Amino acid sequence: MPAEPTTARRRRKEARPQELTDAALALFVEKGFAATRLDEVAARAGVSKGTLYLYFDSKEALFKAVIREGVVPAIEAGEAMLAEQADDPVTLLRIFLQSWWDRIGSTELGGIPKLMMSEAGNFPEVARYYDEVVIQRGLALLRTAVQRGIDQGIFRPVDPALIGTLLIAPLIHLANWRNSFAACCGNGIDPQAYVDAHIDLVLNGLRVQPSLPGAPQ
Amino acid sequence: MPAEPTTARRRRKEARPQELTDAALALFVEKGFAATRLDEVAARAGVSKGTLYLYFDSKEALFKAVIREGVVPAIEAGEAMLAEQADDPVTLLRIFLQSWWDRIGSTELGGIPKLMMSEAGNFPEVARYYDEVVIQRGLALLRTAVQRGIDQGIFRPVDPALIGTLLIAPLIHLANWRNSFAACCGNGIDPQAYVDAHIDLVLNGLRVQPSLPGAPQ
DNA sequence: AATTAGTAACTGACTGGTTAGTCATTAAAG
DNA sequence: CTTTAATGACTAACCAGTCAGTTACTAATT
Repeated sequence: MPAEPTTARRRRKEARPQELTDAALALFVEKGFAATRLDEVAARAGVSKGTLYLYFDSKEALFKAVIREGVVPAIEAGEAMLAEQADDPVTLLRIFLQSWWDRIGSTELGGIPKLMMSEAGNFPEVARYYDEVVIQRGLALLRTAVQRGIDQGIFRPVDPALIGTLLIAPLIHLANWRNSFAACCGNGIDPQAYVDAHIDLVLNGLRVQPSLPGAPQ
Repeated sequence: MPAEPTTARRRRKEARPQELTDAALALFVEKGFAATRLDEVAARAGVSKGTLYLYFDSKEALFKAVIREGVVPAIEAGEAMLAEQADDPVTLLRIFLQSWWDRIGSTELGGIPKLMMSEAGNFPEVARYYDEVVIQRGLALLRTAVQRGIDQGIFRPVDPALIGTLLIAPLIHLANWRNSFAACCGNGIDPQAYVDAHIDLVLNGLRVQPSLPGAPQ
């Protein structure tokens, strides 16, 4: 009974997984994992739900693949940043933060922090993987750059364990905003101006200068 | 047939809504809105699902109540901060950021930013309400404090439209971390040290000083 | 103090709609 | 003709929302 002659079918075994994870990423970020229907994911990828199950064992397996696929480019982008490294810690930090925004935050990948944060409680093993492979690694890069500046006497001796998170948090926040409130509450913030202002603020904050009266320590 | 004599029931009409929204907030933050079962919410509040429906018309109505109930204390906390205001913009910013962490970020309410961000796409009207009542209002407070410092010549002339978000983002990020990755990837970050380091960094960044060589503008 | 009547809070089995996951069938390609 | 990608109707489970029935409490009556 099933499967009357309907629409033309293409056969593209190689391209399917990417198409499906791309569609799934967009929908998971927009609506959340639990609220996303697999029929929707399949439709957005231009196939039927049955086809989805040819490539992924379960909805959970699809989620894991989405994170894994999204994380590989993030790592590669990180490597690329190091390749362009300058000796000057100021320039290095500038490049790192700006590149993170250009290559991750402002792209489709910018939805991954929101998705991973939302679902960390439901998929702790995936969260651990993401933490090890992306977060800790990215923080280490930032820490190294700042430490170099401290050693050169350019930066104040801030705590290396904290500074990485402080530097990336406003950029992640902007990416999260674009993938949540932006759709309904468009504040007219210009992303590039925001990134510039952030870099400007933290580089000034890191610079050696007379201590602020009333500041702790 | 139904309702054999089972456990003792208490009658507490006044306390129920709070108990239910408290339970719902905790579960919505932990698992997400769609993945939370109303039976769980009721059980956590110590009642049955039927009782939940005596106080809330639907799951969506419960969500809206959770946000509304969580937002009122946030506003009151904001008012309280203004009451303690100092003339000194530096002290004012210190108090504002530290108080936000103490009264919101580090409490149960600290889960609301994560929850609201995760569900903004599914509940745009609630997101708009939250944006107007909490976000824009809080940003205005920060903007005012910074503007005062600029007018007094203590702070550099940063863009007031951007600085509020830049100041609060790292604190929201910490709250989000505590409500997501912290459960599975406990990094040993001390929240108070983080807040101190953030305040220290941004106040230094805001201070008037010779411009950084190579900085834009 | 004990009995009864009335009422408001509460319960949990039930149902109707939804959706993750399956599989017999079909179309494309060699 | 065989193989493999793809389909979509199907089902088994799950869960939001309902409601007939039960319990706790109050107050009036004796």
